[in-house]
Amino acid sequence: MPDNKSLKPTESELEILQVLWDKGNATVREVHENLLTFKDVGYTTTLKLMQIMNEKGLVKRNDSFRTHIYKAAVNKEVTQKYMLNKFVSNLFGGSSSQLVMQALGDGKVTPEELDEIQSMLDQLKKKD
Amino acid sequence: MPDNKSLKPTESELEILQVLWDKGNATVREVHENLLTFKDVGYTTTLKLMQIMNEKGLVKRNDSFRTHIYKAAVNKEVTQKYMLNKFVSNLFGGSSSQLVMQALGDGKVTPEELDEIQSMLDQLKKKD
DNA sequence: CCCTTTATACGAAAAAGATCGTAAATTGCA
DNA sequence: TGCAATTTACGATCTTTTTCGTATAAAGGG
Repeated sequence: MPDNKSLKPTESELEILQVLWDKGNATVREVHENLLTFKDVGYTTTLKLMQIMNEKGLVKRNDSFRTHIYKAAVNKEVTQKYMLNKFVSNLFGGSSSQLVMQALGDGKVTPEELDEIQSMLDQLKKKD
Repeated sequence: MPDNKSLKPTESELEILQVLWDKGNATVREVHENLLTFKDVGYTTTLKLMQIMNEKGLVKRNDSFRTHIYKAAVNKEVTQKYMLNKFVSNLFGGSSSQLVMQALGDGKVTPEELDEIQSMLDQLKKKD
């Protein structure tokens, strides 16, 4: 179980984590190229951020080679859950269902996804 | 429609907005008392924050009287939706359904709320 | 072998947020 | 009336986050 104290990524750190969760392993350059697709930022900024994240224990790196290889040190689902809890209490007074209702209302959910959610719902209903 | 630029409350500002959304109108002291129930903070800090929020247009105030009366200037649902979008793209790669699945999985949703969500789901399914 | 390219390290400063102390004004009650 | 309490205004500081410049080292092609 990762240290819970280290588990509060900032917004920029989250952007990097997303890339790492997606790629598994990546160099600073790879991460940086990815960030460039949606934001404007310097290479050394990305580098510094990843170094800090390494100190914090948010990522791990292999520095046996000149070009270091990074990967996420925090679990994606665990982090999402943690941040989600924070978000729900920050914006929805702690009510998950309020959030779900809002999220569903955004019109961006496909029929397939609706089915998936339905399955989840069915399962939850059984439990009572 | 409120200015979209002003629509990015910080965490502390969000705490204050929640109180205002709940109460409708409130003085600095009322908001502050409320904050004190879950965090430790000085009166002038709350005051300052609310003054800043006023400048940003996040709240409106009536200063005809010595004790100013504040109310939210941004709509609750609009703000939630805006922040939710940001959050979903920050943490769930833009997939609302992923977020919904996670949120449902937290085990904090009551049977009544499940029904409510079910209704919403039924409605969405019709639309296809 | 040298020069260009590509890395990392690191310090420092800019930017954004949060916190508080103090002053000044108003109010109301003793 | 005058004092204590309450309020707003405002500047200053502190902390956290983000950003980048510069130095230095390794690689590798010509």
